[in-house]
Amino acid sequence: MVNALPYDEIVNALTEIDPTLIERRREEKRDLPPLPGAVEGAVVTRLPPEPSGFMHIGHAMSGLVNYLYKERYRGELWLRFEDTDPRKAKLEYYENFREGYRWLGIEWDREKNNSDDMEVFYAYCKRLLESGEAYACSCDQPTMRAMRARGIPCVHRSLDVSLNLEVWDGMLENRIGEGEATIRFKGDVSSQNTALRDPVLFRVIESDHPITGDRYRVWPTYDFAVSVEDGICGVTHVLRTSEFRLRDELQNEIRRRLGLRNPLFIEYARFEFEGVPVAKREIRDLIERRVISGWDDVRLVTVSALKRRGIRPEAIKEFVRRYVAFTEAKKEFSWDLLNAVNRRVLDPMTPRLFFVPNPVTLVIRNFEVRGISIPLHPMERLGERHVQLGERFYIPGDDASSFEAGTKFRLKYLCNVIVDRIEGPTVYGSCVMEGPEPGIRIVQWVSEPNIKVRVLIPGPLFLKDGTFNDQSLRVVEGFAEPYVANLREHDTVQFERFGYCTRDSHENTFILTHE
RNA sequence: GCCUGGGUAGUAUAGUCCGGUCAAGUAUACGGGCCUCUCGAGCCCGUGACCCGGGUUCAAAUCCCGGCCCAGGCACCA
Repeated sequence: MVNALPYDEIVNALTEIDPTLIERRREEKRDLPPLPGAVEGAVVTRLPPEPSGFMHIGHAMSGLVNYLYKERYRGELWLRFEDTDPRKAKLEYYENFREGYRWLGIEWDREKNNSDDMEVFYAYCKRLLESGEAYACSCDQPTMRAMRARGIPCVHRSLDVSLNLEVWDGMLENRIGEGEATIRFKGDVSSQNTALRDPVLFRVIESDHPITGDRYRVWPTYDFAVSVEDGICGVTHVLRTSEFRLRDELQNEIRRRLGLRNPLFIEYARFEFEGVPVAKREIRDLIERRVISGWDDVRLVTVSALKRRGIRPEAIKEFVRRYVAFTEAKKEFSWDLLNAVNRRVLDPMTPRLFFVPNPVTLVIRNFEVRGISIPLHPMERLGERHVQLGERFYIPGDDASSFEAGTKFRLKYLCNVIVDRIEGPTVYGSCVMEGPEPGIRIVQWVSEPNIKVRVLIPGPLFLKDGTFNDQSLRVVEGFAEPYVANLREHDTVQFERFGYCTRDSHENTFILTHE
């Protein structure tokens, strides 16, 4: 009774009874915590994707975090492609990220590629070489690795500046080939932090780059490129996952020597989802073994897969606000959380339609109505659809299996039906033109004409114990009302008593978004 | 193996810096109820957690020590 009152009245009534109750009940509006050291109008964040694979939900969430903060503090956001490994960067991935960010509603203010700034990197490198803070090294890879592991310097470390510059020029002028020399940072060879043990800053890679082609062969490594770029872009806050933790010190030191300003780092554990691999390598392997269909397989959490599945960008944004925290504890989100947020987004804007899974034929003896109009949504004004009624009806097999002669049930919005008899797979009944009775089972139905559709039901690819889930993609077939022909790819509807479903690229295929 | 970080209900978290107001809050999930011509939404009620062991203290989720477990790093990848 009380619940039937408008919300305001409930609040008023409760306030009279006990004002503290309201305070306790009020839902905490969770949002991202304030950014340390943030100054209104002076926050600069960045999106630093490596264009070497498809964008997934981890990129999406990290991207949203950077975007949301720049919005909150009215700052600036960079989109900067970290493309300094020409062997890994591929043109198609640049656009895949741009598209993904756009789809999420992320607006960036400036864009560049690290590969645009090669001359800048070279200039900064020369400065380090001249001041003796970097040196040319011709150790082969295994040797360097072993010495770094043991924390001992190599002979090249103490060579003359002029010699270093000579090698550097040799690298730039193609006289030194791949693997023959590198430029190393003069750090601290015996530091506990292995990143500081004279890491490589530049190496020769004889491979074309998707953007610069064969113009450059001396490429900066990640640490150098990112340090310089974050410095010259004026980045104030670096929000990234914690695999970079041990590099903070190195990157700050590089910038310090170059006279560039250091940002503040906020690092957090990767965003993972239960039962779904995120590692490119693992996904590629599943694709090659034909376990999944591709990068947009609906069981995956790539942005294209989420889109296919019917996860709305607004939902991902809200999800980030509500559930992301910058803890370094391992996190593995459950689909329940994302689904719940997505459902709230979908609910008011999603048409309700009838889909009958595993249909059973229903023949009604005394039925004469030839058509009916049904609202597309129970509360919202989404309009209505007209449904033609033919000779036969179809109802879900699950419902029919519990019927027997004499059972009374209701065809939603239409009429009540009393089962006369069941013959094999067909139910025969008589209709009673009356309204719904309390407690009666209400069943969705489809008549003729109708459209045969199949619904893919994605589940976790891997079970808790790590084994492959052979039920990870189930298929349900049935009949849907003709209205589904109006739907386009990525349109989501709610099939009543079944779940929210999103139309896939093929017109008769839907994907179960969630219940 | 060596270095870093972590461990609050099934999940994600608040609280931990500055010990008491925390017999631990929120969301989701789950159970029950109300409402509804959906098994959806909404509303109400309920179940459910401070990794373990010591110590300090009048008092510890919060501080100290030890253990266990988890994640990340240890590339001429990012």
